[in-house]
Amino acid sequence: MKRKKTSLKDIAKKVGVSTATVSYVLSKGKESKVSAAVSEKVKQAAKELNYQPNQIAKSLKSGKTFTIGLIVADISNPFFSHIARIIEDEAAHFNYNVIFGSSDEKAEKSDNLIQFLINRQVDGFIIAPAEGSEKQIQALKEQHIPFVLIDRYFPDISSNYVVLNNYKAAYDGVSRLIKTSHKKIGMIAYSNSLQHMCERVKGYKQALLENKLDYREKWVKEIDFTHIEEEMKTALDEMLLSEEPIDALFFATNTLAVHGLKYIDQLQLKVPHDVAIVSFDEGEAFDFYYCPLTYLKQPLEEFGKQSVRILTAHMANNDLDEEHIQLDAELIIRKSCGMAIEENKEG
Amino acid sequence: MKRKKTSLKDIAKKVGVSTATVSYVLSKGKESKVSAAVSEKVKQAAKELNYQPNQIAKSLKSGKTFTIGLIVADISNPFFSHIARIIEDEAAHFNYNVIFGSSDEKAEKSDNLIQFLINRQVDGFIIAPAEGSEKQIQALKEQHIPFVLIDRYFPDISSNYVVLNNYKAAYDGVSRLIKTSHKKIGMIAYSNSLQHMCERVKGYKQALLENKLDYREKWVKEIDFTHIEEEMKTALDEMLLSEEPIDALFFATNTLAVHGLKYIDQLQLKVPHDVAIVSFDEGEAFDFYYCPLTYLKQPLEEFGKQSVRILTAHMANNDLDEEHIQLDAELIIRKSCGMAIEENKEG
DNA sequence: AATATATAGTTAATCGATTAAATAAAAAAA
DNA sequence: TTTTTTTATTTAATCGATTAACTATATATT
Repeated sequence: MKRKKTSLKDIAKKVGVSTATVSYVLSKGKESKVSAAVSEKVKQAAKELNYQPNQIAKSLKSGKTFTIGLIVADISNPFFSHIARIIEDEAAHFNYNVIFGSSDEKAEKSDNLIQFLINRQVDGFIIAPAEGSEKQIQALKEQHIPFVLIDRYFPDISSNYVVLNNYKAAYDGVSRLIKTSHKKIGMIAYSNSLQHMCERVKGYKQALLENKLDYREKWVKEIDFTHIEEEMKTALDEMLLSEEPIDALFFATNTLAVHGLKYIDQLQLKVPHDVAIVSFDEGEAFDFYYCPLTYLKQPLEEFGKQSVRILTAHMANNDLDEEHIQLDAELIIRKSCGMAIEENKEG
Repeated sequence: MKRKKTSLKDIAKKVGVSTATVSYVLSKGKESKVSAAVSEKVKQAAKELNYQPNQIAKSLKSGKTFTIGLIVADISNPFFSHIARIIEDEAAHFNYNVIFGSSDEKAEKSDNLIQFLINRQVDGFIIAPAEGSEKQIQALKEQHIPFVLIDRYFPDISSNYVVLNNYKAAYDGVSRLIKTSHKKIGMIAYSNSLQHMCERVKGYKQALLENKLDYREKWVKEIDFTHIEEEMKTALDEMLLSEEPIDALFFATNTLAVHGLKYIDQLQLKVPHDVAIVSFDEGEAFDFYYCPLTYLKQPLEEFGKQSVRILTAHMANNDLDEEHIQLDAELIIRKSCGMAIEENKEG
C-alpha cells in the first residue's frame, strides 16, 4: 500500500493553521505577511513531513504544466536523439520538462500524439512535422497553442520554425562534387513531399544547371523509407550498373548514405574512384568508412537552442511575432568526394 | 489570447444538465443510467464543442497520470535512445506516456530529475541508475513508487531490474579473443564502480584465468567518461607502445571502442593483425570499419519490453513479487578478432 | 478616547473531472 | 389508491494548491 504523500493540509493540521497560511509561507516566502514564528513552524513541519508540492494540482490551478511536447520522427534516430538531448538541457534552464513522442513519419500517429499531449496540457510543442500533418499544425495555430517546427516546415502555413537552408546545403554539397570533376552525379532522396526534401533536390538540380551538367530524371531516385533496403538496391543498380554509370552520388540523409554505402561495398565499387560520395548529416559510421565521408553538418545545437528559446518566449507571450530561422549547414570535406584539380596540383 | 478549452461545464450548460450527467455519459457510456435522449444530446454537444478531457484534472482526482519517468545517462547515446524508443512504443500499448531525463551519470542530476518527476506525479520509473544513486533508489522503494532498473542495478538493494549478464558477456567476448590465439589481452572500461562495469571486468579476468593467461593490472585501463579522449590516448599508448605490447583489446562499451579505434588508426596499427578487437554493443560505425568489429550485441528490444511489462504490472498491483531479469548478449563474430585455428584450417 | 491603519491569519472559491449519496419522478406492486 | 421499487438526474464533496476577499487583533495617529 502506497503511503500517501504529505499535502498542505497535513502541514496545516500539524502546525494548527489554515492551508492558506501554509501555502503563503511555502510559495511566497518573505513577501508573505505571515509572522516569523508561524512561518518557521510551517517550514519546520514541511521538512519533517518531507513535503513535496503536487505539481498536478498546481498545474490544474495555474493552467501551466511546465512541460514541452517534443514530436520527432523517431527518437532512436541519432539526428533526433541528439536534438532531443539539447532541447532537454535547454528546456531545463527554463524549468521545463520534455515529453516526447515518435511519429514514425506518419501523420496519423503524429495527430494522436499531439492530441494526447494537448490533453495532458503541455504548454507548447516542438515538432518535426510528418508529411501530411498540415491540418494538425493548422489546428494548433487555431487553438493558439504555442509551437515551433524544426527540421521541416510548411511554406503555406505561417508559423515559428527553425530549419536548415536545405537548398543551399544541397547546392554546396553537389557543387563540391562538380568541383572535384564529376560529371554524372546521381542523388538519392526519400520519396517525401516535405519541403526540406524538395529543397534538397532543388539544390542538387540548381548546382547541375549552373555548371551546365546534364540533369537526368533517372539519376534522382526517391526511396520510400519503409523499404530502404530493397529500393536502395534497385536504385543503385540502375544508376551504377547501367550502360552509362554515374560517377558521383549525393545522399540526402545519413540513413540513406549508410544503406547506400553498404550496398556499394557489396558491389565492390570503390569510393571515391568508382563513385564519389557526399552525404547529408554526420554519423560515427562516416568517420570509420575506409574513405571518410564528405558531409553536410547540420547545426544541431543551434536547432535545439533556438527552438527552445523561441518556444519559451512564445509561451510567455502569445502575441510575439513569429520567428522564421534558416540555418546553414557546414560542408565537411574529406576524401569521399575526391580532390579538386587545384588541390591536386598543390598536393 | 488563448481560447479556453471546453470543459464538462460548457457541455453541461449547453445541454442544460449537470456536469455529473455529462461526465457519466462521456466516461461511463452504456453502463451509465443516463437516458438515451440526454446521452445523445451530450455526445452531440461534446462533438460540436470539440471537447477534450483535461487529463490534469483527471490525474488530480484519480492520482494516476499514466506517465512513466525514464531516466537514462544520456538520451543522445544510441544505446539509450534505442531503448527509449522501444519503451515509448511498449508504453503506448498500455496507454502510458514517457517523460525522459538524462542524468549524465551524475547522481545529483538524477536525484533532481527523480524529484521533479515525482512532483509531476509520474506513476512509475524506468531507470538506468547513475553511480552513487543508491539512496535515491532506496527512497523510491520507501515511498512505494514502482520502478524498474535497467542496464545496471544495485546488488545491495532488492528491486526489479532488467540487466545483461555482463559477466558472461565479457567472458564470452574475451574467450573469443583467446580462441583466436591471443595471449596478451587488454581491456578498456569506464572508471565506474557500478556493478555492470565491474562484472565486465570480472568476466574478462575469469576468461584469462581459466585459460591460464597472464592477468596484469596495467592491461586493464579504466577511463573517466568525462575525459575519454585524453585518457584513451594515455591508456592505449601504455598498452600498445610498451616493451611488451598487447595483441588484443576488449572494449567495455561502444563509445570506448569508437574513441579507441580512432586512436588506433592514428597510431597506424592494423586490426586484427596488430591488435585484435572485441567490443560491447553494436554501432553503425562498427559495420563500416575496414575490419568489421566483433561485438557483443545486447538484446535492447528485450530490455525495453521487459522493463515496461514489469513496470506496468507493478503499477497495477504494488504487491507483486520483484522480478530480476538477466539477459544474455549475443557474440557477433566478424573479422576484428582474427580467426580461430580450426576456422583457419577449414578455410 | 476615538479612529485609522497595519498586521496576521482565515474563509471560501477556483481549476476540471469524478462519484457517492441524495432526490425527484416515473413505473410497478400491493 | 397507496406503497415500493426503479430510473434518471442533481448535489456536493473530493483531489491539492492558490489567492482574492474578509475578519479579527494589535498598533499608531489625532
